[in-house]
Amino acid sequence: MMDLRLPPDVRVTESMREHCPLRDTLDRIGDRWTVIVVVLLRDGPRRFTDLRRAAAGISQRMLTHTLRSLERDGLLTRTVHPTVPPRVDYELTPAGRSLTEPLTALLHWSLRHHEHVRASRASYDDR
Amino acid sequence: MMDLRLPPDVRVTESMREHCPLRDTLDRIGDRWTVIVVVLLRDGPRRFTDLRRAAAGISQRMLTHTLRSLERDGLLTRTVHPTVPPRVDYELTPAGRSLTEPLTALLHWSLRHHEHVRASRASYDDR
DNA sequence: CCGAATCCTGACCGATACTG
DNA sequence: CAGTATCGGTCAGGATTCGG
Repeated sequence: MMDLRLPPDVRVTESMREHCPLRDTLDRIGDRWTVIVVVLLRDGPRRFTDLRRAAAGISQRMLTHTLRSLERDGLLTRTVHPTVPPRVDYELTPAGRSLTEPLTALLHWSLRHHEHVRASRASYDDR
Repeated sequence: MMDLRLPPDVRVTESMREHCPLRDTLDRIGDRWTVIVVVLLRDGPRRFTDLRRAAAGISQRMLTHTLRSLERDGLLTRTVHPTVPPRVDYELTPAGRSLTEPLTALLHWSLRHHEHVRASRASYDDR
């Protein structure tokens, strides 16, 4: 596991030594769409096409992939309604909802600092 | 910009409409090592080789790249000490330090939920 | 000790076409 | 409406080597 200088009250288990939890989590949410989808679901369940519209730029394939792997990890549930036409709802589990807290914090950081980063990047590139 | 259902007190500027800040931030920190490096620097400046040891598994090339792009974005400073052998310190700027708050929240989430995710993934894969 | 330059591979992901 | 299947390009990032 990474040397993260954890506070003393964190119990480091055996499995953490082999797979750094932070590394795992970053591999988990570090793809192009996972964070977006989780944030879009933070206010309640949404349908496939609704998510597709809200996550501007995502392809059908990537939305399916993203939702599947979130379901696999127990972060959301998939509910199929046997109607015509079909209707599928996606909703965060409690674990998934708990993830929205750090991600929302990250969203707020990005809103507050995105101008500073843009400016700093531009001035760096001038040289 | 992504339809993120922002709280009404957030002012959405023109530049945000063109470049979604969350998308930008995720592109920024979504690579394999940025978050790790920022977290490793949260308690103060560290040297190159020190970081290389702490970030288990990183290559020299990627550490250099990661540090450069963080410097470019104004999130850390690079200080070269003209000694023999050379010595270079990296330290977060105030903006960089402010980023450690959401990232530390993410670290804590990963420590708390990594077992749940592992278990859920395993049971999903059994079917 | 710190870093630049090259080469190279796998996977991420978009485009497109097709189903119940 | 909500997927699945297939193909292929691009690119992050690892390995290695060389320089100050």
